[in-house]
Amino acid sequence: MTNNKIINVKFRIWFFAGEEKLLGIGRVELLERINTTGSIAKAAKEMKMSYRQAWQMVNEMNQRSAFPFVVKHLGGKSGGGAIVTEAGLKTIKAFNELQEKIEFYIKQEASKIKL
Amino acid sequence: MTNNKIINVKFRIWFFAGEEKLLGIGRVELLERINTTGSIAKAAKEMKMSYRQAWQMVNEMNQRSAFPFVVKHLGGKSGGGAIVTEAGLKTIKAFNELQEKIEFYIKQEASKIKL
DNA sequence: TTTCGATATGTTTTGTAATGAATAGCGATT
DNA sequence: AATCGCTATTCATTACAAAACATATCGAAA
Repeated sequence: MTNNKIINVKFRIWFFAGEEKLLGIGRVELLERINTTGSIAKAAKEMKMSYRQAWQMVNEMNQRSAFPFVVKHLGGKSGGGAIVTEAGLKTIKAFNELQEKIEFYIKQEASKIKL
Repeated sequence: MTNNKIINVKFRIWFFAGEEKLLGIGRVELLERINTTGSIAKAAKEMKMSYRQAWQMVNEMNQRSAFPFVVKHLGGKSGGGAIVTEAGLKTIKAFNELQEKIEFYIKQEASKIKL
């Protein structure tokens, strides 16, 4: 009565500021795209989400974090844009590094499982 | 410009059978309660979910796993019930053990993060 | 001072997931 | 063969989240 089917383990992590959810993989990707495109609107379009939703995510992160992750710069011929702050960049870097470590760790441990 | 706010890391894991989600913490708890109460109906009531939903979860797990996690036993004065199989017990044990290990690992790694 | 695209925000619509109610079938025990 | 409550399943309803739409505001650059 031994189950020989391979069990695949998946996981997700989230960063919390106290008890408030700060970000997960989705918001990290959003920040990364804001960083490369220079605007919330373009990042949202790339991810096929509404600007409204993207903006709400950014706003929530900014309010919950001790330092904002994204700041706007309005005006100019291009109409303006948004840039990811140093605090934002550090956070997504820490998130990605931790996630990679955990992925590696889980792969090790999961391979030991015998059902 | 250093963020001294403490970042709290939370996580969840899931077991997959191939690409199909098998179970997460919620279904593990459901299985544990089925195991102690001897019925899906009682387990559902304890968790304040509808019998319908609980049954659907059990059914999905049974179909996706190589071996069913729960088997029914109808009839008797008590009307019948359900029991968790050996395969089910082994799976929830493996899940809980892996989860504990990861929790410990993340605590270690998260404490190193400086933002 | 006009223009531009981006930010910022409210309102409405839609889609889908969760819930609730209702009921048929089961079968060991008595 | 009557009983019990638990499994199994359908259908209607509700609730909530996501999407769609609409629009006001901003301000550097031309």
